[in-house]
Amino acid sequence: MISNTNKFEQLPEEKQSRIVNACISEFAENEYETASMNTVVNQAGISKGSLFNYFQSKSILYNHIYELALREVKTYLRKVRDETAQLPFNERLSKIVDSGVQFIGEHPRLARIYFRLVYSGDSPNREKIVTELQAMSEEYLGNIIQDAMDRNELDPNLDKTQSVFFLDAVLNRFLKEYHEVMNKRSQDTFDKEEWVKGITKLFTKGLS
Amino acid sequence: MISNTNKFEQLPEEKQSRIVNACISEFAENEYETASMNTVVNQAGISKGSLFNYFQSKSILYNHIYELALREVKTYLRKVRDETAQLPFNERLSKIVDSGVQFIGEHPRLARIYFRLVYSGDSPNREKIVTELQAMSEEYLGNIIQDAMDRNELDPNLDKTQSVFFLDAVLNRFLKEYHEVMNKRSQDTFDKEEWVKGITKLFTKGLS
DNA sequence: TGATAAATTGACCACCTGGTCATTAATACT
DNA sequence: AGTATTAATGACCAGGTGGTCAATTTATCA
Repeated sequence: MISNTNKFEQLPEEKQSRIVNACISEFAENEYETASMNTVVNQAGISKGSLFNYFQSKSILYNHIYELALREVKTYLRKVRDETAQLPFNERLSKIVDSGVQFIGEHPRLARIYFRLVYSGDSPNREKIVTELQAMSEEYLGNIIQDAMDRNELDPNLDKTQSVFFLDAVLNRFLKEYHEVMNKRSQDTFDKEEWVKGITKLFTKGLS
Repeated sequence: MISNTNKFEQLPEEKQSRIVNACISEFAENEYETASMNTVVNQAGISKGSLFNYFQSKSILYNHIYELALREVKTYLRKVRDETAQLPFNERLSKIVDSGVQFIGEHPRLARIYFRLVYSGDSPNREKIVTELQAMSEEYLGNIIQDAMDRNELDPNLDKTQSVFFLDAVLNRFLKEYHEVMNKRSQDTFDKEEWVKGITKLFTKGLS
């Protein structure tokens, strides 16, 4: 007897990815409450009974998808952090923004789910998830700022919590804007390099 | 014969405010799609037929409430801008943050609707509205930055669009966080003054 | 007061939701 | 091949949605 939580994992890969794909699309295009399980099953080409056999409820399914997205993001973040460990603060920041931009380009639907989640939304466990993401950001950007403080690139008396918060605010907002511009208008009205320069300048000067 | 759009305005003030109140609560507590007209009519103590007589559809009703909230915000912003016209940039910024905090304290439900709207949400006309809000912010913060540039308090070669964007990002995010903390936890874990100081420092140094 | 007009009501509609479960199809085992 | 077990199906359920409209109440005016 296969445990409930593992039923889905036992499925053939092709079927799994068909389902995951349909879920990602649906949760990217709709708020949690308005995302439709019917749409998911139709898109995935399976029956409703099956979906509820794999995942006992909508919220459990959402959680699965979210965990999946989060794992993807974390991998990305870790990679860029490690790859840039030796760079000075401004170059490092620039690379981080770049990698965010790249991630959005490669996974626009995951990005959408992420933005939906952190900025409003009534997803289940939202509070827990947001707290988790904040801790992650605190740790991630905190390390980078700490590194720069240690090298005297930033004011060693900085309030780290605040600095992380400001940096997080601008980075997130910028990426969100980029994501929306990308989805709608032609990209060429958007000089990415100029913005990256602006962001790094604001923080290298503002936190020095 | 009273025109459709004016039917509501002809109602006795007391009834109007009962209805508006119920709408504000419902749209503050729920995303547009999940906000319920049934809840509104029950809360307002009127019949469903009446509500749909005053407002032909849910989206028209939402628009009415949104316009109302926006008017309130604009009044507030204008007041603080004019009252602080003579102050140096850092003091002015500090007052603006203060006034945002005050607004949230006085109109928490309107603040909630605002945050729901700008950060995600599937409200009707969302794009139009967000563009409108952005233009408003661009004009508002743009003026304040321009004033400071004219007085040589900030770098006169600043990219104004970018600066406004960064300032807007941090201010909005800060106020959103404040709003959430205020609604949930005890306020005393939150040293507002320290944050206001941090924000003004970041921008006075970062944009100088 | 009685007739006319306007405002208010709530039962009702078609549609959609997340979720269930008896029935059917596929698979594994002897 | 025949049986037992497991997987997949989709009609069905109760409950909620935005919106409608014939019927009723209330206000207006002669």
